[in-house]
Amino acid sequence: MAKPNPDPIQQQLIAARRNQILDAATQVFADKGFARATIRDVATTAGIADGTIYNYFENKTALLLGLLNRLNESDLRQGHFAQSAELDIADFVQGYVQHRLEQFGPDELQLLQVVLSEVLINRELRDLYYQQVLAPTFALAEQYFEQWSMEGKIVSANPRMAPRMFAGMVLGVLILRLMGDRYLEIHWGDVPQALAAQALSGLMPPEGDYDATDDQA
Amino acid sequence: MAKPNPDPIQQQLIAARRNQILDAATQVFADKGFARATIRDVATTAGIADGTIYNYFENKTALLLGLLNRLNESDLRQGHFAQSAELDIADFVQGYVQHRLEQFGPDELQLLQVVLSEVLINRELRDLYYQQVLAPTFALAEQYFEQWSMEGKIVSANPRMAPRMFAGMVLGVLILRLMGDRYLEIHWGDVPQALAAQALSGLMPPEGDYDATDDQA
Amino acid sequence: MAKPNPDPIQQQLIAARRNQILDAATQVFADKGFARATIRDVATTAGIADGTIYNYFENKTALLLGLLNRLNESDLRQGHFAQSAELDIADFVQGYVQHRLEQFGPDELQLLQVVLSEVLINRELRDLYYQQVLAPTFALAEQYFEQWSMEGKIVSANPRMAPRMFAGMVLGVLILRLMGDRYLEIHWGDVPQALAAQALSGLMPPEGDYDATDDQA
Amino acid sequence: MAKPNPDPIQQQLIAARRNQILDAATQVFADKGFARATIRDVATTAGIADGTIYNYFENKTALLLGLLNRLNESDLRQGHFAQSAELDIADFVQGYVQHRLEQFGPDELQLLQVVLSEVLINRELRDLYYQQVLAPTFALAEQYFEQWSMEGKIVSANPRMAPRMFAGMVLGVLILRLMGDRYLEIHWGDVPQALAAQALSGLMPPEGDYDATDDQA
DNA sequence: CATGAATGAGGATTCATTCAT
DNA sequence: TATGAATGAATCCTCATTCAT
Repeated sequence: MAKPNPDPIQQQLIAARRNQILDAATQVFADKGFARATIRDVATTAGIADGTIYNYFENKTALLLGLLNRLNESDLRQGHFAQSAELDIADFVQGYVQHRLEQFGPDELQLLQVVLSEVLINRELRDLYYQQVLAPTFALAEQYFEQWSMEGKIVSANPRMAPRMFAGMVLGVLILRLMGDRYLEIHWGDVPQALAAQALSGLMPPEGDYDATDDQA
Repeated sequence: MAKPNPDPIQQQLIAARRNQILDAATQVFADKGFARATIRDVATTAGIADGTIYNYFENKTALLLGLLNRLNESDLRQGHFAQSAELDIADFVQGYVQHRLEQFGPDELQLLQVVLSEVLINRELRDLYYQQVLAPTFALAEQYFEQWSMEGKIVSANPRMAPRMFAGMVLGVLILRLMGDRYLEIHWGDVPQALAAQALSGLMPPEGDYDATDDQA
Repeated sequence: MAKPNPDPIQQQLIAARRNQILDAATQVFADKGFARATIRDVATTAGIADGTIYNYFENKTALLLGLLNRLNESDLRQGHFAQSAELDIADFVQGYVQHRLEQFGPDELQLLQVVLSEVLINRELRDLYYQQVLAPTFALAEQYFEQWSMEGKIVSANPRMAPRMFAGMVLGVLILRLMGDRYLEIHWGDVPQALAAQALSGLMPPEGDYDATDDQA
Repeated sequence: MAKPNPDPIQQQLIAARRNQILDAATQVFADKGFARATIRDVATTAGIADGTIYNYFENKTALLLGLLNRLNESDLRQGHFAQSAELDIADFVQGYVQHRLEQFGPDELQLLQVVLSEVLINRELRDLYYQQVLAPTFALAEQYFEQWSMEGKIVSANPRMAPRMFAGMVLGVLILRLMGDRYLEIHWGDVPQALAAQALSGLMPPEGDYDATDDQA
């Protein structure tokens, strides 16, 4: 109530402990799901006592929000959209997808797994996730698509639908992988390029002087 | 467990009661998630007593399996892939996507929501779902893609990757809708065509004589 | 939510079970105090399972409120004040005190013990108790004292202070007994008369030169 | 436990800290009750760290005993009984009651509240309190009443019952005030005299055969 | 001495499941 | 078959207490 604890070392210790706990929570929740996982599971995995968790998180739900925030930050950390709207679109999309998927290492996949599972059945969390992650992403993407569309760089008819299909594609493939598809797991390295190609094929105008525009129009 | 009860009327009554319970379970699980939902919730929603559920389902988990089967049947019911591999591919894809998405009315969306949420964090269920639903679908699709590819009808380099990206796209857009995206909700009617177009653009060979195979390699 | 359960037999069973639980709660709470007593203590004492208590009481606090109500009813059950304001005052006071104290058998003493202990440190319960028990009692008593005072039947100067000192006397002696005073415990039978005499002596006008020592003997 | 620390300044510091803690404990316990109050509550109120309390008190129960002792000392501090048994009884009683009640400022009321609440449900504490406070008081009082009675100064037949009724009266009125009676709170200044008068009326012999009935009637 | 993070035993409460009616 | 009261295992969370700093 009084001391905002400006001690930077304390701050770091606290942050470290919180991360330690969230790491454990990610593992445990991904394995058993949020509801079936017990605080004891998390504590044991983190190598601490049950009660200690409550020195760092209000309650079990706060752990989930902590994971949501992690996913959030992980998403924001690669806000490459803003970076380069002037690049060649093909390069941009390719780079973006590549980046986006590379971001999902094993840890982030687990994060997504946990959060997604809960988001699907928890309205509160869903709203939070949508407002914090999806809505801003779509809003930004719509701007770019609109601009590109106006500049004639892409032919996609609908600048609001396109980002959703694009995002859906990425999300869907991630989920198929999470659902245990062996092929995707093994060939995960090929996925970015394939995704980018698929996305681009729907966006790009036919290249060059051949007259095949009618296959889209 | 003892009497096989061959009475057809009894059978129907039992099936009806089971459906009544599964309907309630779908609603309740979709609202609160499987773990947070209680048997009492389901019973109350179904308008019966708690104990009655146990006359029709072994335990709570059996309800979930019941829902998985429903989703299964719902999937199989439209096994249109087999039907018409000789159609024009564009028509076929369009028809397939259309069918596939139309199948997901509000009830099926809830089913998907529940099952997906659990599948993400329940290895057992995940394996079941994968083996019962995804694997057969992919296996079949791979055959067709291979055939089409060999016949030169499509240019997609990889007949194993393509169905996964295709399925991912459909699944991803469904999930975005489940996550509360207003645009998709409102323009749900436009989604099938957009999806089909996007999918086709990546599959169809350029209709001109330019060599576009390299955008996949 | 739907059935108000008008079944009278059910009602009786429910009431009986509630009483069984409240009986146990009285004992346990009186022995260890509300906070130190566990639900398991109560359940064990009542000879039922822990969870069963929650079929009859919302939570632990509701048990306390149940006891408060019991004390309430026990108080109201002997609303003899109203009955006979026209009696000879001496008879009336004597009768009242007698009645009041006789009402406190072992069970009621325990009730008082528990409720009083909590009332002293629980504002909410205190307000409830004051409004439900004390305030009405005082309000009624004040009327009588006022009337008697106007009729010249008593000399007590203050019709608002008098009932409080009267009630305080009764309450105080009860508490001294609860605190383990052996003398009061052994001579509890003499208390009503002594109390009545003490009370009357402060109320009654001196009756001239009669020898009043014997009303103590 | 090892060094008796004869340093008088240290002693004072320790005493001061103990008092600081007991002050906090009084407030907190009065507000939430002993069991519901946490060591952290007390520490925070005292403006110190949790652990520090354990440098001055063995455990939480020791805090309660500390408060009991305080009440004890507060009681003993005004051992006026001994002082003046030869005064006029009326003066003495009046003085005693006055003193007794004036002793209960807000702090002492809180003390009483806490201790009383616990004493009612804690046999150990109850015995302690009875033996340390009530029993000696009664023993002393009984002597005086006996003496007065033998000297004919009072008519109360029973020198053992009388002090208990007397003490009960005082205690009871204090408790009614603690229970939130507004009238007593506001007119607390009038209470001593009223109490004394009530007490005296039961003790004093009729003032001879004077005929003063008409001044009331 | 003072601090407050860590501990883990303990307790209120929930809920899947059983079974007598 | 339907019911719903009873059960008690399981779990979240609190908090007195310890102890390294």
